[in-house]
Amino acid sequence: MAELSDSTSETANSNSETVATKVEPLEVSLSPQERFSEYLQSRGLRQTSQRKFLIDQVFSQHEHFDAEELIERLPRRGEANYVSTATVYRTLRECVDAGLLNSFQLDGRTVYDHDYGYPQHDHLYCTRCRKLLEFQSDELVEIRDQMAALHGFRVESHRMIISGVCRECSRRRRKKRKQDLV
Amino acid sequence: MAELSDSTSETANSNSETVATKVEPLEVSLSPQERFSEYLQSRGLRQTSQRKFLIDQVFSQHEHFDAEELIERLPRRGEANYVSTATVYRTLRECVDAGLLNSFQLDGRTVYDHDYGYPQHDHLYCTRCRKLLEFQSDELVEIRDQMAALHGFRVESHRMIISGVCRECSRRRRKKRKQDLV
DNA sequence: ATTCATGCAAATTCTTTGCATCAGC
DNA sequence: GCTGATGCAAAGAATTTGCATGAAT
Repeated sequence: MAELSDSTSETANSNSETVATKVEPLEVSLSPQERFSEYLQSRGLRQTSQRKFLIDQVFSQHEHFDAEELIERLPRRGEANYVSTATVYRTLRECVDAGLLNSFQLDGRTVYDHDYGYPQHDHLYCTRCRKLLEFQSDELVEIRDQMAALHGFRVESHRMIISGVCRECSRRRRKKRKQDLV
Repeated sequence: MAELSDSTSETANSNSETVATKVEPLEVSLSPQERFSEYLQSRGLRQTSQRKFLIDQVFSQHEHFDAEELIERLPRRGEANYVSTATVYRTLRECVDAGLLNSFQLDGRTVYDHDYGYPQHDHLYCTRCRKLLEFQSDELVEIRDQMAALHGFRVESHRMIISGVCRECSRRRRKKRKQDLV
């Protein structure tokens, strides 16, 4: 349903201070696969072919997805490497526990986001094409901590989503309006 | 399920700059009821006893709630002023359209928040007691606009939720730990 | 009179669970 | 071999929808 996220760099626009414009992979010592192994071992859980396969799939591309989308691109029942829906849901949850994925709710569905190997970031959500874009802001985190402190809150995490219309959709719309006038 | 929100003022804590500590009602010329009437009229929709009753209920206290909680405190089937689940859901949606309520997803449920008559604000969510606290930050809005501009986004709205542990729950926990040591 | 709104129950959607069987360790 | 993991189907939870009836304009 939702489209791939576009983490292409967007250089200076109207506003160009010292703000990060990209969310680039971090240097990490362990692969997601290895990291997951450690997690499993630490809890006495098992290394199964399904889990390995799913981690591979999930980290094969840096994009946001929901359970449905993941299942769609997985082998069907009867095919090699088939994994049942139940196991997909169970494994996604484990990925979140393991710190590999982050999850949040959007339009009623649960969206997953690579956590391991990527810096903390937030999202711009286009309500027209449903694309999710990432952004980073240290200032945002400062404000978060300030607000939390003010209310005696110990921060565990935060989630910010800016909804609106992306550049492409605005262009498309403008173009369409022009055409309509002709 | 979720508790009432506590919009009690929290004055200067560790961090006291010029930050708002309260989310107070705004002056509005129309009551929610009147505002909803206008919305209905403008769309040729009807003024029904169920709708009136629901608006009264929804605005009788400033708190966050979900459909289930609302339905729970409404008259049961057979009693006076009974409103069916379907109508509750339909009306909540209309309230959002009408700009009376805001809705967002939290822990899989849809939470509603008074929009009309209250200033824009964001939330602190206690993962222990599930309480929602409000905060306001103009700086946050500035950063939002800056980030949006940077990506060529036209902002429609945003949603920020800071999750963590509230003061009361921290206290409770600390107390419990002390007791455990005795 | 029209047409929209309501109540009801059934349908949806997304996700979780119970349980028999299977497979890591 | 023990115990956790999987697949399956069935159950759940939250919300929506189809439709006949009732009510607002």
